[in-house]
Amino acid sequence: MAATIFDVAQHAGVSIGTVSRVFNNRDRVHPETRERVLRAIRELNYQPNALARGLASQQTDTLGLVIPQVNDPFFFEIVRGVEDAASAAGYNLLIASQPRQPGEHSYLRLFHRGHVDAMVLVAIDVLAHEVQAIIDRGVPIVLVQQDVGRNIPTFLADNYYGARTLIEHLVDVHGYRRVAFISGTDYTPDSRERLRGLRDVLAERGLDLPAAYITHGDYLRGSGYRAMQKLLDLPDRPEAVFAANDQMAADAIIAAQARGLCVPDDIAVVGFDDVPMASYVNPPLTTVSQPVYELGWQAARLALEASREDSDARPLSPRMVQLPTTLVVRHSCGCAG
Amino acid sequence: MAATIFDVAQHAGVSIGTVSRVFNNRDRVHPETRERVLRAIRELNYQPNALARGLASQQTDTLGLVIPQVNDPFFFEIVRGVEDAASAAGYNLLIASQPRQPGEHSYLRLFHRGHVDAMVLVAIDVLAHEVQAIIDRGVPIVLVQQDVGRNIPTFLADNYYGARTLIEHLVDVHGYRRVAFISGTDYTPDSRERLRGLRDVLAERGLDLPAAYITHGDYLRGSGYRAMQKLLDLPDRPEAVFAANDQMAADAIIAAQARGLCVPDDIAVVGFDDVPMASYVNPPLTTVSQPVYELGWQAARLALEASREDSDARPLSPRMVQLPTTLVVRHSCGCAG
DNA sequence: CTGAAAGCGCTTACAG
DNA sequence: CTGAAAGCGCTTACAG
Repeated sequence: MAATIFDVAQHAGVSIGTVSRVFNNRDRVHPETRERVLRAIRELNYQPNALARGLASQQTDTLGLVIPQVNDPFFFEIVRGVEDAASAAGYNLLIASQPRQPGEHSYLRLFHRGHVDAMVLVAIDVLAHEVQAIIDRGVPIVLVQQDVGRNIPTFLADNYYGARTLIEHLVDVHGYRRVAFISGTDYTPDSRERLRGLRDVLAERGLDLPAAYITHGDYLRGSGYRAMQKLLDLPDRPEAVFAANDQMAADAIIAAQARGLCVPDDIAVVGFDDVPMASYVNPPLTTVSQPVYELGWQAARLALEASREDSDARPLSPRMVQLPTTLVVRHSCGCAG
Repeated sequence: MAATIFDVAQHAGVSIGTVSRVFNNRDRVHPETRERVLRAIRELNYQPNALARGLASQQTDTLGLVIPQVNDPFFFEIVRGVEDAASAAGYNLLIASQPRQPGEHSYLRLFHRGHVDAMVLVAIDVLAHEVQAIIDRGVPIVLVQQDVGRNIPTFLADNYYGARTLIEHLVDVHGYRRVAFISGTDYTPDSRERLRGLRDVLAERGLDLPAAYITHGDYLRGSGYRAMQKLLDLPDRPEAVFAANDQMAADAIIAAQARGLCVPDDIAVVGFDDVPMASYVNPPLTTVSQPVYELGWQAARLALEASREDSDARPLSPRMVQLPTTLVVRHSCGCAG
């Protein structure tokens, strides 16, 4: 159906080797021959078959990306960063999302098979040895927002620092002393790091963080509402609540308002992520902006770079990179509208 | 590095043909031989090379997806639908997003090259003849949210009906007579269809739609604010404003509030899409929910199905499918909180 | 500067 | 039931 390299060669009266050389701009080719080949390519609208090319050259010019199933605008930004880095380097992007069935890690096998030159795994609940198995096959892997604690390059937002800045604002600027926490999924390090930031800032100022002030959410819609209800039932109600992401913060605000409380006058609420929704919530959320696009971009760059090195002489890439976060002050913390 | 079919064959003491038969479950194979081969596959952790397989079988088990560059939660849902359909069918998903430079349609060429068995194009500003060129090479294409007016299968949300339901609610339930419009990108049919819905409902009731009531936005952040300002400057201010998507509706509300107006008491505002943000806006948005996930899912199914048919005897697939929308009534229309 | 040929790792008629 | 071999469409030493 589509023209092959043989058709072009015949049409131009040369061998397929010459066509390949012209197309890939390698070796010297007589200008006149080149012209003839280029014309044939144009006339037949020749596009080399990517599979044949990949098989012959042992390189696919494709980057693999695995993201969680969750529909989070957050991940979409990462995808954009990865996509931009890939296409800037002339690479394709093969995407898979984590299947719902845990354990059914077929998406990893999918990438075993010579389909990609490198991979980026975003916040995926992977097993370290599975990742290692792929690396051992010569496919470099870079992790984003998930550290499996092996010698695998990892890109993270600086959750600890971000949380610190946020809590320092609550405590030092607004003078709140009783600050509570709504956690995200507890198995991911980001939630733990954010809690650590809260804990340390309070401790440094001699403030207490009672166990009852630490409630558990899962980052998803609904969980912030329930957690907030528990906090509001407490005899010693907190003055401010730090939700581990914006979605839960938005739900927490609604829970407070449902009880007739005013945010931030009766109780302040802050979030994390600065998703698009954050500025439309009422009151607009004070939160922490993560370098999401940048995370994807840099991770992809490193993965691509690693795939281009000689597998023997691969230089040492950074084990972990933390990108800085930014405090975004709006009104839910108590700052003036 | 990774084991090939030759390694497995040697290890099991058979020919590569037999290994292939066992792996793909085709033809009869002696149970004992099969056992031996399976053991070898297990022991060597064999994964067939996808490129070689694709080249030999002329089928890649990969679906291509092209989406716009815009970061819209909307598109993410479509991607999820497509992804689910693909992985349910055992297909990979190759994603590209439209480059910023218009005209630089490299993403289409990317898919020419035998990398995918079928393609789904979402709301992409493609040229009909480019799409046709790919189809002519034997790669079926399905369009989502964009109708190029050729004989190419297209999936759309029923924008016209959705807008009608919304406007009927404004006019018949709330009794508004002066309803204005903030358009999306004018070159996409969805914005035009939504306007048509507005126009028809008003006309059927003998209500006027002055030219000044039709303002222009681009679906993106900021444009709703500016359009709303124009509407509020009008001597004969509208009682209700229909923004062609939720993002612009949210911005329109903020523009009204910045003038000291109360939404919906002084002026009602409604949107379209029902993005996650819609329920957190103040007041919560009355809007129209689109079957976004479903759109992606069904489009992918059709594309995959088409790729499996004999290219000669391909049966007639539907030219256009409109999926129904749902009215979501919240408070920005004037309904009670 | 260019051609002939091996090879990438599979699938699939074709024999037997 | 199984093996030998052609073929998928390229790249890339190797000669010349």
